Order: sequence, then C-alpha cells, then structure tokens
Amino acid sequence: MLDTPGKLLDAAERLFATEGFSAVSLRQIIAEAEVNVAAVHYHFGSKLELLDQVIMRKAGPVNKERLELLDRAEADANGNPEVEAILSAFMLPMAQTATDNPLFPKLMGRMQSEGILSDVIERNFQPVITRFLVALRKAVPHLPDNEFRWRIHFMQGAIACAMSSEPHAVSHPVDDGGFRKRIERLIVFLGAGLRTPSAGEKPHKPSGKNK
Amino acid sequence: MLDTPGKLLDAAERLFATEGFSAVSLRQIIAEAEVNVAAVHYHFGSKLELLDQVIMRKAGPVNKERLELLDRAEADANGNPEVEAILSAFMLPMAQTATDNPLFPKLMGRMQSEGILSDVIERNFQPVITRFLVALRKAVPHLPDNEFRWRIHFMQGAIACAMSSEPHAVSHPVDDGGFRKRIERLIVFLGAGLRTPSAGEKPHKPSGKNK
DNA sequence: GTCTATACTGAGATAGAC
DNA sequence: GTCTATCTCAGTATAGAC
Repeated sequence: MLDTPGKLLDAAERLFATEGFSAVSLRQIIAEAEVNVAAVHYHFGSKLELLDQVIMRKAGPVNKERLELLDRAEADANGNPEVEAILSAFMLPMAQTATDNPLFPKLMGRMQSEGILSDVIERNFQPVITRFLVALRKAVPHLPDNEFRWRIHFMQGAIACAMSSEPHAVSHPVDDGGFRKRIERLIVFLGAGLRTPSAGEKPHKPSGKNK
Repeated sequence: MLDTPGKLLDAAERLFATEGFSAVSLRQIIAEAEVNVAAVHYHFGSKLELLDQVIMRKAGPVNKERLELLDRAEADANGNPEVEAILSAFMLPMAQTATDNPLFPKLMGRMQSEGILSDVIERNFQPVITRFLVALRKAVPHLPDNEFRWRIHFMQGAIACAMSSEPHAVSHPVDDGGFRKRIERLIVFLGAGLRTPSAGEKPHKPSGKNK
C-alpha cells in the first residue's frame, strides 16, 4: 500500500477532479484515503496546499514536454511556427496524460474554472505560459497588442471549458473521437479565432489605412 | 431606505460579483445589509436561492432584449443572420446593462465559472439559449453536428472568461474601449472560431470527400 | 407577517498526548 | 508520525417576540 501522503494525493485528485475543490470536504478525502483528519494538515498544511501538491505532481512532466514540443515546432518552422502548431505543443502533452489519467485535465479545467490555481501554482506555470505567449505573439504579428491580450484571455476560458468537459454543458457535446479529437477541435477553433484580423483591419494586407 | 429583501439582494450582488459565491459568507452579506442572520433564510430559503434571486432580478430584462434583438437580426437578414449578428444580439444587452451596473456581467461570469448557476436559473435561461443555438446552427450549416456542439462549449468558456474579466489573468488585457469594445473583440474572435471549416473540411466548397 | 436570538451540524484548522 | 480533542466559523433551522 501507499504511504499516507500518497494515499491523500490520490484520493484528493480523484475527488477534486470529479466534484470540484470547494464541493469536497477534507473529511471526504481522509475517509477515502483511510487516514486521520489531522494528516492533511500535518503533511500538507492546508486544503489548498494539498491541491497544490496534487497538481504539481502531474503538471511538472506535462510542462516539460510542452516546452520540448514547442522547441521542436520552432525548429521545424525556422523559428516561426503557425498558431496551430504552437497550440498543439501546448495541448498534446495534456492529451497524452489524459489517456493514462483522464482525471488530470479534468482537474486542471475545474481548478481554472473555480479560480483557485493558487499563487504557488501560477509561479510554477509562469515560465511555460510566458514562453508560449511569446511564440503566439510572433505568430500573429498583425494584431494590436491589446487585441492580442484579450484573445489570449478568451482562449483561456475556452481551454478551461474544454478540459473540464461536461460540468454545466448547454450544448451536450459528445466525446466521439476521445480526448485527442476534442483537442484537435479546440485547436481549429482557437487557431481561427486568434489569427483572424481585428476589427477594422484589412484581411490579408496590412495596408496601413491610418489609425 | 430599502426593505430587507432589497438590501440583501444589493449586498449579495455586490459581494458575489467581486468575491465569488463560495468565498462570501452569509454573515458578510447580512452585515453589509445590516439585517439579521435569519433574514436570508426567511426571505429566500438559502444562500443558493438568494443567488437565484440576485441573478433573476437582472437577467429577465436582459434576456428579453436578447430575444428582441435576435428577432430583429433575423428580420433584417431574411431569416439567415450572420454568426456575428447573432452573437451581437446575445451580448449587446449585457453591454448596455454593464454601463449602468458593471457588477452584473462580472457576476454572471463568476457564477458560470464557479459552475453554480443552479437548475432554477438554467431553466430560466433555457428558452433564450435554445433559441440562439438554433439560430447559430443555421448560420454555420457546413459544420458536423458534434463539431458544432463542441464549439458552442468552447464559446461558453470564452464568454465566461470575458465577462468576469480580471480574475486569474495571465495576459493582463486592458479595458481600453470599455465593456462594449471588449464585447466587440469577443464577437470577432468567436465569429472566426465558429465559422471556420472543421478539420478535413474544404475551405469553401463542401465537396463530399468521402465520410 | 417580520424580525431577533439562539441552537444545530459540519467545515477547516490547531494543540498536545502518545 | 499519528491520533484525539477542541476551536472557530460556515450554512441552516427554529422558537418566539413584536
């Protein structure tokens, strides 16, 4: 059997991913892990730090592979990969993780939605995020800077929704091609949204029609 | 001064929108509204039903106007409005509300993100949602049905993120042109994402290249 | 019909015995 | 390292004053 922290991490991962963070009580987690109430605070400090560890445990390898894929995409495209290639580099590691562990992307989506990716996490993700933002910025140079920022913001929401999949679905999509297929759909959608000219911009030629 | 339910609704709206639903306690709300703890239970039944009323109070008029704008858009386009026109009909009433009451779109975004738009609310919104889904479906007839469903799902996430604006921003967008401008950006982004051909689909001619 | 006071249950967190 | 007991504060419920 696993040790106490391991049992707690497993139980927490499962419950957080399926029920959400605030909906799950520490009592549920410790019951599932078959340990004592105080174990969480002894090993992790708080419910939120437990979540941190749950995420970190899986996020490290995913982020590492994201960067490697982005490196390769940039090498393949002489430093200027297409939007879709960049998005693929970001998403594919998630898809691969999802085949082993379908709970992890669900968890990430849920936590993003609940707005509780704590500071610790944000710091852990920041190198990856800024790296991808720079790459995306280069891929859509025609966009005004603030337009770009807003589109990234919109994209974030779409990604979170795509990951957690079913929570408050109004459209009831069906996962016919598996998680991988879902991500391909998302990339097509986001790629088109990101690369489209901003309002008032000429479709293909940036013919500086004043400001 | 307002009556007790009115004071509670105002306080709850402000706090829910700025702090989130689960982050705000009933004690905070009743303190702000300067009423007794039991008032919430007496007038509304529970914290969740209080939220219901907070939303319903503002959502009714917004939804009504949404349907009117959609009717007009369909009339103007002989029954086949463009994607962007449909999205405008959905979003503009929010933008107008936002000028009087910036808290309401923020609240809607937050609640959507937290996944606690309760069943009562969902039932209240459903007529509007299905009406818009039908219109959008007609505007992108080239998409396979499941592709369409997924894109709506992605769109939902982007809208929620756009509404609540700043919570967990990694891109730090600036609201230069006001809420109205933000919505215009969103429509351009979503319009491009929705209308783009699905993977394996020919750009402009649906030349049935096998299944 | 309304509001106040107060009690109940269950949450997260902590101190200290073992 | 682990467990018991306990603290504080959340949402909820009820009894009874006005």
